[in-house]
Amino acid sequence: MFQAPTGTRDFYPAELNRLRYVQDAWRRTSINHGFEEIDGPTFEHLDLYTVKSGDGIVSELFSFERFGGEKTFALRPEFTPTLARMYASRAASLPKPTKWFWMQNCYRAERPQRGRLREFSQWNCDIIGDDSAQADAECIACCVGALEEIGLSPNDVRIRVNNRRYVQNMLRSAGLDETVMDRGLSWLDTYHKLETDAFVKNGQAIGLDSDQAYKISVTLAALAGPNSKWPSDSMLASDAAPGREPIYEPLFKALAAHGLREWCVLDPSIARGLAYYTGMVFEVHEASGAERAIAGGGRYDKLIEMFGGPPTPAVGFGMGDVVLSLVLADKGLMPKDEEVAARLGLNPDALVISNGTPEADGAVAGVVAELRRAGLHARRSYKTTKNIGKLIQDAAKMRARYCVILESAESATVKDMGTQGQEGCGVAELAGRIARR
RNA sequence: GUGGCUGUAGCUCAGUUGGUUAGAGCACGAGAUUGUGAUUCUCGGGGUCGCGGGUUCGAGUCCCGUCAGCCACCCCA
Repeated sequence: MFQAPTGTRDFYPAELNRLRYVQDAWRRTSINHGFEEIDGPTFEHLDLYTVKSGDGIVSELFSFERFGGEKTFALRPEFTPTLARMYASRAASLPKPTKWFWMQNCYRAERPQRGRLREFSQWNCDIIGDDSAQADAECIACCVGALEEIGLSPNDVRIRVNNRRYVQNMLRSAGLDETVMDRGLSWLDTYHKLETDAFVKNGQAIGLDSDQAYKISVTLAALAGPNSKWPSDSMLASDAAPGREPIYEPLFKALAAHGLREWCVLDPSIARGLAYYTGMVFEVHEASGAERAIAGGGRYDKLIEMFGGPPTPAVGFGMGDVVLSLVLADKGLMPKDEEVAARLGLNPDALVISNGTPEADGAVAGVVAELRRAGLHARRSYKTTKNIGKLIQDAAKMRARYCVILESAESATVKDMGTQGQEGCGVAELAGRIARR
């Protein structure tokens, strides 16, 4: 027997329905928030990915050459480079802001773990051409909208928000050299997984003196991780004080305006690993810290330019299906298989069964065909039993709206599976009787 | 890529110090009660015990390798 390749999944009907359930929430939310769906190729030139992330990325990509060809390609590990490429090539004719969403599979050649596979479904939303804090908040609002749509509450998940410019200022005033700013951000990002001593020691390794590194760890201890919360009024007031660039104040004001106050906290240790984020950054985590990050994103104002477009501000986020599904399962929020199918509109309008007489048996196929021609989802039973009770049980299990019991070639009993009421009906009137009103 | 733990039916798991033809529940299918959704009973299909070697008269059980899953590192676009 062949096995599926490492880190990939087989989707049997129940599993695929669960994926669709998640994707439906993503799509509905995107559309309600005014985003338009786009897509690009599954694979790109390898260079598209190395431009942004350097050659180090190659070992984490599935790359290949066409037999006898010269170009090297790679399966997309993410969508942002494609998006930047697509935007850059039509930038002049696109509206500002442009709001795009995308929902397809990505491929990464990493070692799989819980919450991390080599092929997964990802959802991206991006607002391009708007550098305001309102756009930042609108982006987070869409992300939260999907979480809420799928049944998660502020008790279940936390949106950890930060701004790179703020912590860059903090690092600068602590004496960090501008040339190692990237390493400084990475250092902050490791705060939550290190003991204080190790954290301070690593801070010294990038050139901070131990007092300054320790001071930063004290600041983070008060504000980050489990202690992170919505910023106090006094903190926002001092952030917006005259003579300095306000960073947190406009962001949190915009988040509040979008009704996100109970979802979001300020966590200065969130820096994100990617080099290209320039301002607001955020991550979504399960509230108690279980599982990996559910989603992450931020502002990337230089990226479009890097891909050959005009200087264009942008903000966006990505969410994968893997961790989200684990969190839903952990919390008992993934409905049962039948319920998922029903919510996807996959339950039949009618199950047609026979009363067991040869005449009715012979009429089943024709009745099913007639109902389908009328645009209804009609099924027949494939069971051989003539036990009506068992067949009705079958109808209940597939959540059919009606069970049609053929009594003869012309007449039927129609049972409403919801109300349990039933009545006689001519075969010719069945489609009209069952049609959704 | 490095290290650790685990692999028995579709799922959850039994399987004695190595000993005949590897079991149960659920799920799936058929039948019984001659027509109404959670009942009961009977029967059935399904496993090269992840795969390959080795030790042994004999391996699901012990040893080695390999593959896969999980966990930590790495990375997290």
